[in-house]
Amino acid sequence: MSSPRSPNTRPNMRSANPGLQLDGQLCFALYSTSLALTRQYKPLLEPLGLTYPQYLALLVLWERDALSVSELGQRLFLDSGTLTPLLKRMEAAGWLTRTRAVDDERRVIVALTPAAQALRKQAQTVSRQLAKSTGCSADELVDLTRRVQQLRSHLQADASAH
Amino acid sequence: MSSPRSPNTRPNMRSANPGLQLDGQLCFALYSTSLALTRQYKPLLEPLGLTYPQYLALLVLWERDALSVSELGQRLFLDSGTLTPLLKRMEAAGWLTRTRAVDDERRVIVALTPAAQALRKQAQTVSRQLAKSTGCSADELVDLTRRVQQLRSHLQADASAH
DNA sequence: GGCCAATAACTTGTACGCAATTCAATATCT
DNA sequence: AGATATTGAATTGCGTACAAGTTATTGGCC
Repeated sequence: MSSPRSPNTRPNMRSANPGLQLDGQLCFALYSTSLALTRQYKPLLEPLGLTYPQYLALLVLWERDALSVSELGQRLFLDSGTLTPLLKRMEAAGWLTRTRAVDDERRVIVALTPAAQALRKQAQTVSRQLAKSTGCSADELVDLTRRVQQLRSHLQADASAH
Repeated sequence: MSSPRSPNTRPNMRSANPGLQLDGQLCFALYSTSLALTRQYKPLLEPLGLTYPQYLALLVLWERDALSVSELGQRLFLDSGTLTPLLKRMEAAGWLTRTRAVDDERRVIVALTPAAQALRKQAQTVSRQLAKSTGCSADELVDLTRRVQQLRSHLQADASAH
């Protein structure tokens, strides 16, 4: 038998743990739900040969093609250390091209191939299937999205304020 | 100059993209906010020598010590493929011990060391600092947490239903 | 007891995230 | 122009996530 050392500390005894419980739950809820979403996307994206972060990059580029790595990074909140290998894999898979900008050779312009453009319609199916999995109404989705975005803004403002 | 291929497709032209916009935003909002939270935790946890997932494991074990790897995984929604190397690093750092259960030698029991027990108070400070960074009231935190948890439940139910 | 399916953890390989460093190209200053 | 600082990507190293496969232990079955 494995006897717990603290038998009186149960998961729902909130008052015993001021602080450790509450924020842990919000941060953990976001963390675990984000992972659960990625898992949900996986079987839908696998037939297309895409990972979820790669799909996010496509979402951005479908809206505005021919972005530099840093511009893409600003929209995805990711840096070049993450994006460079991801984009190289997508280039190898034939989804996009990476070419140095002629006016500034430091910048690398990422542009979609016709194959990636053609993928756009199938992605809408993925989108709809996932919306169903959430079990939320459209209004709930909008409201929840707005709140989470606001939280992200707060965190970034707080982070940039040192 | 890098001329966009689709100049009419702007980020806020929602009607042009039914579906691709809306759910992409909820999933992406959760994804990017979760990463932003991890970034926020990093400078607070670094002095303690912990990563965010390691901190999550401690949160669970502070509530109920001496869990098996799979029990810990059930609470964190992570599998042994993720946890085993994480726990080995935490063992090497002196936060916990990993011992085979005497009644069932397949199970590995994870138990905190006195050092990890002593860390509990400092973690409350981390907790409070992070709650401030969110810029949310206590009520907002509770409400948002509940909604995100509910979303996670829906996703898991949907996933287990094939 | 001996066979066999199930279970728990570990291992392997791939793909992120991200800090820190490096490198090339551009901008700035004098 | 020439030295210096800045910028944009790429690289390196570490720590997750996770699927797929392996190993060791257990529980059932005969």
